[in-house]
Amino acid sequence: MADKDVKNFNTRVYEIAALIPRGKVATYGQIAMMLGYPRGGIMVGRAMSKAPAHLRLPCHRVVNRTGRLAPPEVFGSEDVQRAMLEAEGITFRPDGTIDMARHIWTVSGGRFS
DNA sequence: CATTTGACTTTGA
DNA sequence: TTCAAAGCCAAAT
Repeated sequence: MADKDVKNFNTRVYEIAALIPRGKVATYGQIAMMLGYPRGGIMVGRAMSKAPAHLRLPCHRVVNRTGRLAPPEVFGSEDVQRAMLEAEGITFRPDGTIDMARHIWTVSGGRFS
């Protein structure tokens, strides 16, 4: 039942994304690693693109490793997502990327749940 | 059914 | 330092 496995994968991605604390950000690769895909960060992004809007996933808190945000069309415009993150306490660098070293989501206790 | 592509990451030159 | 290529797995064409 590969179909169900995929659904499970997506569900876990949504679950983890929803667990990201306010004022913190996580990387696709980080989430992928939790699920057992050390280089499958793109899978997480793909799962996000399929994510139902009614889940209200904080996808604006999920960024790539360089601190760059998701494509503008996802939120409507670049400034929008940046404003949301700033409103949560995220600080940005002069080049418009997130200060990862400061806001990267670190798991406490070695377990995220 | 084969090929391409993607909200990524890492490594090598 | 920046740039290019390979690896990841699934969905779309």
